[in-house]
Amino acid sequence: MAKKKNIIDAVKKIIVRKGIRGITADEIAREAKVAKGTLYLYFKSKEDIFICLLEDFLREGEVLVEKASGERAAAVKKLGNFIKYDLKFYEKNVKVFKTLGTDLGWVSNVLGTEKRKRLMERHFEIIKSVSKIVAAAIKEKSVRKMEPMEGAVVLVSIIHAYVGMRIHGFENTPLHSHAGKILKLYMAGVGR
Amino acid sequence: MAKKKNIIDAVKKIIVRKGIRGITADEIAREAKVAKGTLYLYFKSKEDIFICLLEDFLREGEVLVEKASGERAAAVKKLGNFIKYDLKFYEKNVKVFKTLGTDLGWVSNVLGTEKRKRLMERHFEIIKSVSKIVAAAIKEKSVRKMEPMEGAVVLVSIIHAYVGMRIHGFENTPLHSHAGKILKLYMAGVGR
Amino acid sequence: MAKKKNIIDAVKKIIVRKGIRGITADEIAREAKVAKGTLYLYFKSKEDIFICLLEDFLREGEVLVEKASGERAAAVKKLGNFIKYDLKFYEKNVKVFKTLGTDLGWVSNVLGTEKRKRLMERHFEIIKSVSKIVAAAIKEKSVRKMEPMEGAVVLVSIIHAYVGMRIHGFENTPLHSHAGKILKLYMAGVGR
Amino acid sequence: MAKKKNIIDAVKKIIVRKGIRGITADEIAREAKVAKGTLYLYFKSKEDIFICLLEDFLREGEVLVEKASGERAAAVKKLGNFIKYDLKFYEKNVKVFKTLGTDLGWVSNVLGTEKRKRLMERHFEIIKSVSKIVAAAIKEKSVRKMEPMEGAVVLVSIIHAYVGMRIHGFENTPLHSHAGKILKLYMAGVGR
DNA sequence: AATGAATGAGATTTCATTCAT
DNA sequence: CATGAATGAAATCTCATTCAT
Repeated sequence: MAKKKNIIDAVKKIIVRKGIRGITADEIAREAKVAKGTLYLYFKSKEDIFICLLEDFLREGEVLVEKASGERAAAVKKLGNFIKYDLKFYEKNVKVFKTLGTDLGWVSNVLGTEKRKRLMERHFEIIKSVSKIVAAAIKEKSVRKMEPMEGAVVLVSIIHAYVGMRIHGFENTPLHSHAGKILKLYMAGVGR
Repeated sequence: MAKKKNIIDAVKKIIVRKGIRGITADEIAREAKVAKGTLYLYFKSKEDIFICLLEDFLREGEVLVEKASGERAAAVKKLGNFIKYDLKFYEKNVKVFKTLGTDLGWVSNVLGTEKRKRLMERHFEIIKSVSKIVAAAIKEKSVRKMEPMEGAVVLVSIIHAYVGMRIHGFENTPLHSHAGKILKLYMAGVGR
Repeated sequence: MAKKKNIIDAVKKIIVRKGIRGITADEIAREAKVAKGTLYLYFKSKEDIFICLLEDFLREGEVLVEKASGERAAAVKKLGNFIKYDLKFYEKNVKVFKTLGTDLGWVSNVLGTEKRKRLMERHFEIIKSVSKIVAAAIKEKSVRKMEPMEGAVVLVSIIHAYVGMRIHGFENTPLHSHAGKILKLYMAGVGR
Repeated sequence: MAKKKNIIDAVKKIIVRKGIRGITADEIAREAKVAKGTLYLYFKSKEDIFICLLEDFLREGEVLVEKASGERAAAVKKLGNFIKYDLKFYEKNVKVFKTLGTDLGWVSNVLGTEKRKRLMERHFEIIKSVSKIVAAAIKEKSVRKMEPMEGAVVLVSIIHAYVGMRIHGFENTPLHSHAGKILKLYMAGVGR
């Protein structure tokens, strides 16, 4: 449904412009060029709009990790690709994440506790998928023995570190150009 | 002023109980056992209460990085200590961060854009302080040549990774018991 | 817009009943039989409602002085007619003015200083229009040489004197029956 | 009691500065350099302060009309003196009346209806006193036969007309310099 | 399906007044 | 007498949601 997308896009634009706080139904309707009542034809509530927006991002995340997992390659190569895909995803939405923050789990602070939990869990699922690649890498002996989930969380955090630098303007080069460096950092650390 | 602390503490308790969203002035007053009007005797607005709360955390962060910096030791040792202090800080407030998230910058999503900027900047200052230790480590040749800020952001992200695991219940051991592991991870990565 | 008028009328009724002080938004909404929120659909603020009410009166005043000015007659005749029209205006709204007072400028004491200034100025414009008729009367030699504005202010004050008497119950006859007397008083004073 | 006067004076200063609307107890206490609680040692309520302020003015008015009445002179002479005294009174307090308006009766719009009535009545008493002089003037045949109260109200209105011009800056000469003109206007009107 | 006027619960904030010190 | 921290009732205004058209 095109209208639904219009509305979500309108919210994104508003978020880019003024952050997520204090967005009103009026504002969304105006930006989406629909009547206020129309919002409620496509969404149960205003909160529901935010949830859909976040779920869209989560879906993209799921797709991207599946893509990396599904490839026929060494686990380390898969990790490298995941990094690249993830960075591309963030780069594409950099303006939104600039006001939203990178950690979809925490973003949901603006939501009620119940809804939030559901989003958080979905978010963990993605990390769990990453952990499976890590587990494979351990099996392949390219990564040392460790709790795979731990390895996944650390990897995602390092990626977020670079997204954060990009977002806050420490870095202006496109994010995915850092993919190789991130993988190396992850594998070998900062020591010499 | 004791009342001021009471109020901040009341807010923390409420955050632990139900997250930061939808906290009302009534609720804070009730929890702090003061009249609603009293809130406005000590704070300019409800938002101001949140800001003070976050600033308290930032202040703790500043202190802790200064402490690590100020020690007479090798830079790598200082980094290790910073990790330890930071983990202790998060451990102490683990319940609050459970609903608040670790990244104080983004938490401020609930605030107006202006105030938020100020908090974010203060947050960066802390990372900048960490970057100075990293720079020292580079000079001491224990860390390879790299942008020190980059090294600092990555370190902080890895710490957050562990805090996140603790918060979400993947891990139940006290956070600072991971300090050594984190330093090792940071220095040598996950590879074998 | 009918609702807007309803609201203004509701305020008038309340003013008649209990004066202008301490009128609440709740009260207006109840009297106008609309929801409280509806007030803010038609007016920016509660103060804005009062301003509109006063502006309505000012508009009536403007119309009435224009009417007198525009007539084809000797200036003194025009002054007589202005007196008559003005008295009719006050008579029509006598209940409201009973609690509001006659001097719209001062009524605005209940408003913020900025808005008040604008209303005052508009009020002066009306007197300025009267002064033009006085100037014409001076030219026609029916009024002796004097500052026309002075003549206008005095005339308006005398009119207010009679409105005041009517309002306070010294006088119960309809105001406009005094028109001739007022003109005579204005022209010839109280001496013999 | 000196404190009481301090407080009243503080209110006057505030009125001069920002009008009568929105004056808070805090503000009065600050301006009077006493604690907020002290206000309630000398006045029953905030409203009571305003009432005292207005009553002070009324008292001055009473005194001044008594003075004029009590003089040994022709009634017309007494009226002239009343005009002069009244103008001096307004001149002395011109800054306050600039924001308060001249008609003490209406000023009390900011007060509750009961208190207001009492002030209004006291205000009428003054006019009644003037009317006695007018009555005398009628007896002395210097004023034509008329309802003395009517004559008094008209006189007072004309005085107010000049005060108004002074207040609004049409006139900058001291008010009492107009006394003669006003008497003449009152006695002989504006006609030639 | 779409609209947008109307709603009213509920949130924030103010401020006159009290009272323990 | 004097203070000023604390109170809490009450006021303004917002905004998600509904529903008749």
